[in-house]
Amino acid sequence: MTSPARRRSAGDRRAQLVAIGLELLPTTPVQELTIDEVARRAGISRSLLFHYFASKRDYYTAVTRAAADVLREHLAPRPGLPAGEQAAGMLERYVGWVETYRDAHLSFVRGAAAGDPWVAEVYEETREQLVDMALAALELPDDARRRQLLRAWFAFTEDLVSSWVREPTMERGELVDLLRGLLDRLLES
Amino acid sequence: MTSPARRRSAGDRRAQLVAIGLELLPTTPVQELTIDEVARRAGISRSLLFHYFASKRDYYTAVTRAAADVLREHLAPRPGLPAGEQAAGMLERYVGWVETYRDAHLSFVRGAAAGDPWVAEVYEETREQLVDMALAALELPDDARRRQLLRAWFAFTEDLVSSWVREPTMERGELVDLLRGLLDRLLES
DNA sequence: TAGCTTGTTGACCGTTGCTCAGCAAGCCGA
DNA sequence: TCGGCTTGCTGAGCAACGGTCAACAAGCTA
Repeated sequence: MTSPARRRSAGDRRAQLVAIGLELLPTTPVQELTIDEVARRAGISRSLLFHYFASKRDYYTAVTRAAADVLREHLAPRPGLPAGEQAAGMLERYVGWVETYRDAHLSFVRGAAAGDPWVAEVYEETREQLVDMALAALELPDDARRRQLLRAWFAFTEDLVSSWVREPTMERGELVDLLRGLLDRLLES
Repeated sequence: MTSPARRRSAGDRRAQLVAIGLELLPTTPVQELTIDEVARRAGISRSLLFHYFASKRDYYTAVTRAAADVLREHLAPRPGLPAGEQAAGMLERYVGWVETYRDAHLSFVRGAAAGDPWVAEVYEETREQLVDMALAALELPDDARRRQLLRAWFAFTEDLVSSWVREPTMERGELVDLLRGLLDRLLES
């Protein structure tokens, strides 16, 4: 019935499938993304998807990891800026990110973090990397306690910025200052 | 093949099924809980479960709501204590709760919050109620900004306490003081 | 005992994740 | 041009799961 798909190189096909997943992520909770739908959009048979990804889980983690890569790259310190301003820049970019991709971001954070434990693992992993980046930007030593506080601060920030975008109860600058002040206070001890 | 189940009143049966769900929650992410398994444990056929709950989703939300009820009841202010100490008591009980039911709590928070949007709704709802309780205990007026900050503080607390239980990087008292201090500072403005 | 209510079941269906044998497109050496 | 190799790709088919439906039967009441 359906005409066979155009033949592609393995790398191309894989990339295409991940790209489709990324495209669907903002509108669909990860776990509601069916293999059928993805295959249909790619114009290939389900079987082919399983040729590239061992399981649905495998595919999900690949997509989630790709999403995490985009975020991480966006937040990464900009070389050339003085070290002292790196942290401020990251915070600024994070707020901007959530402002721009609110739904997509929530889909990633909430959708990915739960559901499948494997996918959650990718999320945790990304978070640890963000903690690393932040500690480096702040030029602070890396001990267990600081990491904990920083992770919790991320949770605070994630939550506050998301709800602030939905209902701005303060000036943007005030929000950033509040987050920055909180971070300084938590880490000074 | 299987002998028919003992006949029960509608209320009993419903309660039993929800209880089984609560029992399974700590060890199983909500969405991996299959109807088959629940029915098997209850010693009934799948069909009967669908007689009491319109859909799997419906059953999940019922279980999640039951879990939320238990938490809310545990945190609720103890009548008789002076108003000023209510907030401290709630915080204390929250830390104790996570210490005791760590896995179950994480299953609820992470598992429930994500995955199914309907289940997430129950979680949000519970959170709003906790915010209400906290504002009342603190005897603070209820405005949008304060609610936002309080919700974010909950996210911070949830995250920090969970990771602190896993790896205690400070004294218990220090943890509670830190959380309390942070809350005061956030809400004083 | 007849009859009503309602707790309960098994047979059945569509979807979805996943497997497997095999087709065919493109490339290569002769 | 032909044969053969690699490998992208498909369709049939299976098991598990969510969900439906007609019908059975336990227990109450007249």
